[in-house]
Amino acid sequence: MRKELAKTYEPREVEDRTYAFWQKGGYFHARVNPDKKPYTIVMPPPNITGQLHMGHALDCTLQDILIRFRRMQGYEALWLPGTDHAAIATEAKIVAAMAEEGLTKEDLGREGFLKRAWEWREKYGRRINEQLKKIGSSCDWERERFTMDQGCSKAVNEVFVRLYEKGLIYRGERIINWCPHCLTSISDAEVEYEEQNGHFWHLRYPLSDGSGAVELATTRPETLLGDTAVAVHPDDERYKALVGKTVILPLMNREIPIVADRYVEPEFGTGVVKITPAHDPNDFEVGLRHGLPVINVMNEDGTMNEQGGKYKGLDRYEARKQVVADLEAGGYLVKVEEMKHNVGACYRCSTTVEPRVSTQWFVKMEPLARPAIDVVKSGETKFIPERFEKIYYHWMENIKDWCISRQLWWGHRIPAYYCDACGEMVVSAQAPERCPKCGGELRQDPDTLDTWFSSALWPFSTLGWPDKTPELAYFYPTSTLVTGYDIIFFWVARMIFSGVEHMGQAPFHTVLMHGIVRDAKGRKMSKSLGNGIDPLEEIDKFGADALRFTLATGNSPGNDMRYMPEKAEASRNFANKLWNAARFVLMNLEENEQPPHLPDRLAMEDKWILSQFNTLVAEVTANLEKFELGVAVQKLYDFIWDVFCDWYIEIAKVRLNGEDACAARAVLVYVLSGTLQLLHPFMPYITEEIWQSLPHEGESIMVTSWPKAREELRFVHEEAEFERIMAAVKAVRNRRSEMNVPPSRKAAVYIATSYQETFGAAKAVVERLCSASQVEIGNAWAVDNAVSIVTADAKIYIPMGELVDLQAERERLGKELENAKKQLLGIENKLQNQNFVRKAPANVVEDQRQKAAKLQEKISMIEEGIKSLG
RNA sequence: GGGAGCAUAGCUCAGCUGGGAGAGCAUCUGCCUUACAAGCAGAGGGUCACAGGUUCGAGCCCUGUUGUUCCCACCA
Repeated sequence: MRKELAKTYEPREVEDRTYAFWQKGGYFHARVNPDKKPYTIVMPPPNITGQLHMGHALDCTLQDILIRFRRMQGYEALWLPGTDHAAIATEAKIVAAMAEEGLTKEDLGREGFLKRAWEWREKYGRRINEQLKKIGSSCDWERERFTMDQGCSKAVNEVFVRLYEKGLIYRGERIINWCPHCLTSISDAEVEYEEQNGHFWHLRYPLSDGSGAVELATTRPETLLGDTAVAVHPDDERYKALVGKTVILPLMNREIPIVADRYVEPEFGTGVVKITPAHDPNDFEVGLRHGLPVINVMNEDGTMNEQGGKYKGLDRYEARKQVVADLEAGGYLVKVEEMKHNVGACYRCSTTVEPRVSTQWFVKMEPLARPAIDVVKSGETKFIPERFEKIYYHWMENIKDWCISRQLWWGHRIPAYYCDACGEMVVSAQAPERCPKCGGELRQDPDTLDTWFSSALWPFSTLGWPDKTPELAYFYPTSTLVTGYDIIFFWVARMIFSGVEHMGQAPFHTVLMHGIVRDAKGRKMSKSLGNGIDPLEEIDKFGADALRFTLATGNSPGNDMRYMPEKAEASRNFANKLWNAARFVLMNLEENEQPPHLPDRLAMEDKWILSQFNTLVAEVTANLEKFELGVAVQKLYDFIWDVFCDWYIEIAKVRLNGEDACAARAVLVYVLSGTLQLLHPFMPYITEEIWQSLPHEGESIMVTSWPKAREELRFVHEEAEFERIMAAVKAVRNRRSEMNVPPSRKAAVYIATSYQETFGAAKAVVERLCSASQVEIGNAWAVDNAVSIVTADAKIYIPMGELVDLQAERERLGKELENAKKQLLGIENKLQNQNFVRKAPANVVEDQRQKAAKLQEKISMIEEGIKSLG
């Protein structure tokens, strides 16, 4: 028994119930099925730091559209969900939460801290899942994963050990980026550079032999405390004689050498550079080349240490002030310049990073990058849009080793074990009992891995790797990765080289990139600005379908978009429009209406809409296959609103009272059902709700098979014929509107046309759509006091009695005549152009000829009309 | 310093492989026409940033210019 639909669509009443229905039906679950082709998407795992934002909503919407589409197309569609432990971000949040209680990490100890972290994970992980469900995500919850679950952790250890044994992971003392706030190393990719106004302090370092001084400049004077040399360019004539001499380091009274190194740009500044190997990456390299000592003057938190002499204990910026003051007092400060320079900041907490020498673990990138470049070059993996491939290549080709160790507790602990007794180091997936060399106690490396180390394995660790599971064999490589361009380096690139290295195949065929969702003013949504819009609030206001529709519409791959509530409102209106169209169809169905079988005898307008729908099927399918989701959804919108509702339903109102109401009903249901199917990936809830109330076969719209374009439903002729009717109707409406004639005021319509059969067949339709009291069709009419309207196929008269202003009518027709002549002239010019006729494709030329003929006809009709006005 | 994107109606944006530009919102006019006023029927509004070029034909391809956003590099 079908139920009545409410007058307006109420998403809140439908959504949760429908989602539960789907889950109960098990439609989201994908299994290894040799009879079907797999289509796989692994969800970019949201961080468990908090809640989903608009960017996630976009990401999920796009993925769900693709998954639902492919599922209906007959693929075994797996959308694998999960969450990311987000090491540094989550740890920072937990530490902050603890601080509110007056607790520190040390108070709790490692174990106590991890206990809290897991509790956090439980709480927020669940919340994120709830949010994903609200959006309508049809992911396979039975396969949900977490980057730190047992399986993923096993994969992490396995990868670490394999890379280590291949020599692709090593431990060493290097200069790395250090965040003095998060108290951990971070990778190059995690540093964000920002231009800041700073100072350029020019200093004088006296020569030890008292023969003078060298002038140099620095933006970070406090690092002077760790200087171990001064460098000049070897070919710099100004300083050649000084190389090999020494200078006295101001404030520290340390004698340091002047070295020659090609790193120095003679043109920049004074051509002399202070060298601080412990606190600058370039200086570190210089130091290596010249065997300079490395003096670390800072603590982990950015305060000066005992090497900093009297500045010990001062924060780096406080120390800077003091150092400058002391330099000035000592006569070492020559001048201070204003300078703009780029300062690196931690991408999580925005604290200015400090380059710092320390012992860390690294992945040797060059051997991994090369094959990862190849899989994109060969087309095994494609980026959409393509331009992101260039960005990818550039990064991969200039890649430096990846610092993967973090001085954090929340994350995968590095599987390296040290023997304090003999100094042995063991790297092993399973913790060894004792030192294999001396039998001594082993101590595991206290550090954890970069959070991206585990996410890099996501496409295969989630499918069971390193075990050879049937899932892995069936679903890997995955089909499409949907993600934002902002994490190409962090994630996409790393997944690619990991997949190639460990699986021998790139992890996905296609990378569909989307942009950032910005606010109405085009600003990035952020906490600090307070301009974030919560997708759940929008769902509450407009419904999940409306939100999804908004995010899918007008969004093209790789481009940012703005979110405006007005857009969601328009989407909500669209949902309601569809809802009401369905109500109309339903109220006209028979009690026991069966799923439609299109009758053999179809009216012109039936064939017209069926043919239009057929084209829609073909185009939407093609667009979805080409990842043109925004284009596809726009076409659906246009068809439903402008074609189905505005025309066919209006036509049906006439037909449903007639003898062939049965055919009209069949067409209504056929087209509506099919359209619902096409729209389902975009608006899953409302389409399901309506589909259930229509005559249907099957349990759920989401497991019906995707409509196919059918050759027998292509009616090119009828489409063209009905276009004539539409043009006439539009012209009449236009005229009536111009004259402010309300629909309630009916008037007769006389149509003179050579397409009498066509117009005759649509007589009742024309009558209704034109608010006509009667419609007469013939070869020619002589109607007094009538407004005349000319289309390409017909000349129409509407007797309007007193409403007709002859003078105005003449003027209007004159204008129209002029217009038509102008158009005709343009086309004729073109047709007289021999180059055009010769070189343009035949169909284009023919098209123009036909247009010219039509215009010719129209012109003579208008002229006739003017004549008849006297 | 290198690279990329964007520049289309008042606003926000579509426009697929080149054949005389579209949508939503906003504005204006007239309508409660029994699916829908979250609606219906109409209207106005665009030298598609600028200058060249290729082509029979350019919003679309090429070159340059301007504006704007972003990414990478990081000469202290």
